[in-house]
Order: sequence, then C-alpha cells, then structure tokens
Amino acid sequence: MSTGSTGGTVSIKEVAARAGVSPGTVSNVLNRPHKVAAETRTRVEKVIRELGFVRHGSASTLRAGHSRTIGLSVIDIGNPFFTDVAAGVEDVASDLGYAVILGNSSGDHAKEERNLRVFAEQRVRGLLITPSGEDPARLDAIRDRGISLVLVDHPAHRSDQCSVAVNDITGGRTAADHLIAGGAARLAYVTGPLTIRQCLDRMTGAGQAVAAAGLDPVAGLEVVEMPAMNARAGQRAAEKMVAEGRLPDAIFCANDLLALGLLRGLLQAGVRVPDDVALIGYDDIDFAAASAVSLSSIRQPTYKLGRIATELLLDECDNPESHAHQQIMFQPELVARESTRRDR
Amino acid sequence: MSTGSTGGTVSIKEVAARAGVSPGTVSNVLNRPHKVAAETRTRVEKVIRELGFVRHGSASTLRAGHSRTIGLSVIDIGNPFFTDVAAGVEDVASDLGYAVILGNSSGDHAKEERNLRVFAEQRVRGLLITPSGEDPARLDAIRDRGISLVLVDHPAHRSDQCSVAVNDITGGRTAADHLIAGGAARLAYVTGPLTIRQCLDRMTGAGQAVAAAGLDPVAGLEVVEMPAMNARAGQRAAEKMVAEGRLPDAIFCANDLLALGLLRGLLQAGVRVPDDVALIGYDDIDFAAASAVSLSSIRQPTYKLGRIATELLLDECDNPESHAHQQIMFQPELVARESTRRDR
DNA sequence: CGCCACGGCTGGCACGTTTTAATGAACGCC
DNA sequence: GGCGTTCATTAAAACGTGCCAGCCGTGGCG
Repeated sequence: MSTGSTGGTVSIKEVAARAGVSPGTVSNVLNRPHKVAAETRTRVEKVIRELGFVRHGSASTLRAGHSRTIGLSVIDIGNPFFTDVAAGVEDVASDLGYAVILGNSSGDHAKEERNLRVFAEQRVRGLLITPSGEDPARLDAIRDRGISLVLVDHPAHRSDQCSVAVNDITGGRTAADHLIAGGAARLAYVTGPLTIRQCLDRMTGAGQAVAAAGLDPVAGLEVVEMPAMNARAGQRAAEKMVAEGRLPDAIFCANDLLALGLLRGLLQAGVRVPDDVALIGYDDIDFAAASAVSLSSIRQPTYKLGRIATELLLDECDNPESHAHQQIMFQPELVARESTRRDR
Repeated sequence: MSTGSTGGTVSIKEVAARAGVSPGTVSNVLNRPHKVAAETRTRVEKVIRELGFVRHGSASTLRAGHSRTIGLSVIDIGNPFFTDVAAGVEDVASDLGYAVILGNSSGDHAKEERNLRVFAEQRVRGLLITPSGEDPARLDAIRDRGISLVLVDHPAHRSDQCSVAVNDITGGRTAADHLIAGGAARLAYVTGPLTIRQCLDRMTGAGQAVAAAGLDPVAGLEVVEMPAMNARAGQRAAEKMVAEGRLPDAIFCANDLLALGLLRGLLQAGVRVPDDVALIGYDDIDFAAASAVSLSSIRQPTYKLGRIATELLLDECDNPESHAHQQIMFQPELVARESTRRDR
C-alpha cells in the first residue's frame, strides 16, 4: 500500500508538479511512453504510484472525443444464453481495457430505448446489441451518431455493418427433423412473440422440415405463441396444452427456458417425456443436461458469439481504416438427450 | 423520427444558438427546469428534440465532479445467483437514470483489481461489490477516494458502511438440520474455496447443526473443497467421492451449481438420490426445481438483494446528509424438494 | 417618484485531459 | 563558429458542460 492518502482526487497537474515536469509530459507518459526519455518516465511513474493517481476517464473522453466503454444491450440477462454472451464480451473488453456498460431491456421496447439513450449520453465507443425488434432505422440513427455497432445474434441487413449470428432456420429445421426422425407426425412449436426474429426463423426452419417430410403443413405444426420466453411461460404453455387435451407427438421450444418450464408442467400433469411427448429446446444452456429428463437441444456457440462480436467491434473502433465489415453466421448443432429418446 | 441528421455531435451551444438563448439557459432547462420561464423552456425543448441533442455525459461528469454511473463487481456472472442480483441492480439504476458498468472477476483477484481500476477511471458514482476475499484495506482505499460503496452478499465490518447480506451461518445450519432430520448421520459439505466467506460461513452453520445433534464433529461432517463453484466442479466432486467409495448419508453443497453437477455425477454413477444419498444445494436458482431429481435448496432473496443494495447506494449518493448507513441481513429459507425426501 | 426585490436570463470561468506548435538543448557538419 | 537537425519538454488552447455572479426590466411599496 502506497502513501496515496490524498483524500480527494489527484490530477495530472499535481503529478506534474511533484515530478518536476509539465502536465503534457505526464500525459505523454500515460499515452505515448516511447516519446519520453527513460529517466523522466520512471520518475513520473514513481510519482503516479506514490500519489495513487488514476486518470480521469471523463476528461479524457471529453478531450479525445471518444470513450473506452462499450454498451451491451441484451433482451434478458436472466437467460443463460445472454449471460454466456455477456461473459465473452466482458472477457475481451476487459483484456483490451474497455469497460462494459450493461443494458437489459427485458424485451421492453421503451426500456431498450432508454438504455440506448444512456449509452449515447455516455458516448460509448461502440455498441453490441441484440435488437428486440426489426427496426433498422433506429440502428442506422445510432450509426449516424458515429457509434460503431455490431449486431449480436442477428444477421446484418447491410454489408457495411458487422454482425455475428447463428443460423436459426437451420436450427429450427434440425430440431424438427430430429423430432420427425423420432417418429413424430404431429409437432407443436412453443415460442415467444413471433415478432422476435429468432422465434420466427426457428419456426420457418421447423416448417421446412415438416414440409420436406410430407406432413400436413398446418396440422403437422401447431404454433403456441407465449408472451414471454422464460420457464414460467413454458409451464403455463404446458398447463394450457394439457387442459385443452390435445397433446402433439413432439414439442419444439424456441428456447431452453421455455422447454424446462414446459417439461416441469408436463411431468406435473402426469405426461411422460419422451414416452408420451418428445421434447426439444434451443440454446443448450448448462442446465439442459441436468433437468428431470435431460433435455435435447440445439447448441449455439454462445460464449464465442460474445467474444467475436466484441473483437469485431473493437477492431472497428481501433482500426477504422483496415477494418473489414463481416457478417458471421455460425451453424447450430443438435444435442440429443433423453427428452427425444426414440426407443419407445 | 425528427430531423436530427446533423451527422456528428451537437452541443449545448448549438441548441442555444438555434433557440436564441444562452448556453447557460439550456443547461438550466436540462438540470433545473423550474428556474426557466415556461415559454423559453418549451422552445428550448423543441430545439433539443429537433437537433437530436443528447447531453455529453463526460463533460457533465467532468464539470459536476461526479457521474451517473455505478459499478457492479460480481464474482461469476454465469451464476444465476449473480444474474438475479444484477437484474435487481439494473432495474433500480435504470429507473433513477444511472448506468451500470459490469465487472466480472471470475473469482480472479487480479481481474477484480483491474475492474476496480476501470471503475475508478470512470469515476463511478458508487460501487456495488461482492468482495471475493477478505481485504478490508482495499475497500477502505476505495471509500477514501470518495466512491460510495455498498457490500452485496457480504456483511459490513464497520458501521459507517452499507451492506446487504443473507445470514449464511443460519443457512448452513438450516440445511444441515434438514439433512439430519431426514435421518443422516454422516454428512459431507461440498464447497468452493473456503477463503470465500460464504463457503466458510455455511460450513460453520453446518458444523453447529452437527454438533447440536450430538454427532461426531469430525466424522459427522466431511468437507470436500473444490477450486471452483460451478456444475463441472460439482460433477468432479461426485466422481471423486464415488471413486473413493466413501459416500456419506447426505451431501450439502455450497451452491446449486455444485449441487446440480454433483447430482448429475451421482446419477451417472448409479447412485440414487435421495434413496442412497440425500442432497441439498444453496441459492434456490430457478433450475433447482427442474433438475433430474428436483433439488432441495436454501432460498435467498436474490433480486431483492440487488434492488435494495442499489437503493441504499443511490440514496447515499443523492442524499449524503440524510443518508443513514444500514447493514441489512436477510434470513434464508429452506425449500425442501425431492432430493431430500425422507420416506426411504 | 425613488428604491428595492425578484424573476429570468447571460457571460464567463472552471473541471482534467490531450494535442499541437513552439522552445530549448545537444550535436554533427560544412 | 554558425547552422540545420533531432530530441525532450513545455505552454497554451481546446473539448462540452455546470455553476455563480451579475445584469436588466418589471412591479410593488413607502
């Protein structure tokens, strides 16, 4: 522990005075050490340590015109999918000296708007966003403000923008194919709002699989749309389907939270999984493997999504000339477990 | 959508010019609207909208001497416990116009240090921290810098500081009592590093229960210390205990992630839960109820923890005089499920 | 009628940093 | 020995906002 008991805050000026140099030199020590004579540099660094000086980020941002923070706007921080993404983001950002400002929209459009405003006020260097709705104009407005943008889990609709996504149509088709291969002829798709692109794409993929298998495109895929995408909504969906007495052969859930809730609801109602109904989720969150009946799912490279998105973003920020915009699309992967075991 | 196509950034000065007032008046409109005549105010507000002006947070921070951001330092953002806390924090902060900067230490002391440095650079108004180790001096150093501090999930050791915690000793005792009441005589405690206070306290509580039940204080509570507190560590603990062939009557895990991993490991090894071994976790995360054998646990008011911590912090920031420091201690609650069912 | 009070607004300085042009010192070269 | 060159450092001007002192005009009161 050093002597830095200055009580308040210590500025570059005080460091300069104590080290017998000008403030400019201290600034150089901080930002362009190579431009400073070795002896001077070590002397200044010593004073910095002694005084416990830490650079005033706001002053720096104000002068430099840009900050060392990025914004991360997600739809539901309670969903392990986004948590994994956030972990990837945080790791990369932290390594490169950036701070991450977290914004959780809870699917609420107004709240997302408010978060974006906060990001704008903070003059974040860049923004990672999982847009909750289709609204290109709003995103363009942000870009016009000079804030770099990378779409996370959402393909870009223009080539001058980075995005990192996973093919949800393929994922939906893979899931439905798997269920059909297991012998299901009547499928249900339990989803969140279909205004969410992911939900819609996964449905599209499932529809393709149903059609390709020669099943009835309407009766073959019943769609159950819930207002939320958490475990509670899944449980309610189960209760609803059981109450209405029309259970399909197999159920595909738009994410694992829905699937886990649904699973619980089915089991409580005495429905056996996979014997009575097969079940598959989406995301392959950690808890999918540990559930009552281990849950089949579609795995996405979540952590990697966060890492790569952040790398793209910071590359765009730090090397604006050499940066090449990329739209990266990963392919999801089937993870078959007990909930779709076919030996029935 | 307004006409705000200024391309770059628009300052208070331009707003002032366009509205025919001085910059000071615009500042007043933003910060002390009541000091401005209604007519002038609406005119300025109109221009603000038209130009798409958004306040430069850094300039504001620099001048005002404090920012509208708070730091949140957690140990593992992948743990639903912390996610719930973060959700509570985000909700309150967002409501009061504060931005949350997220720092995830992953239990890494150096990384936590680095995050604290970033927080200091950003001149966060306050800091919510779940300290990963006992190091009061470091926290005091932060307070000396004038940054308000609220300890989350950790009782304060001094009365001039706010903290929000849950009684872990009680929780540990409750868990062990429950296992003993179920007929267990030989308990094991599977935990993360005992340098973590929570792990230690829960062990202390369990030890009290063992002693109170008249069991052997040594043989009655075997301690298995793992380097991490996630599902993987839990699974490894199970494999280890099974391999060594000495399974206790009941296992108490320091958190649900460990317990879920352990549960999976036990089931894979053919050990029946609760028939062969009873199992209880800690935190009562959402997924505890949905696991293979639904998991008994100790519930903590997680979301509330985050909310109240943030409310205390922002009260301390915004009303420094009237603020009364509080050390809040919640009591945890037993949630009994299948994994400790006693009819064996 | 003169004076004061007050509401409403303006002007300008300060916050801490970065950056650019200028300054000084040291040095080799014609 | 003067001169250009290089290197290390300095002085000063921004960046956009918040705050304070002060200005002006109006209206009430003695």
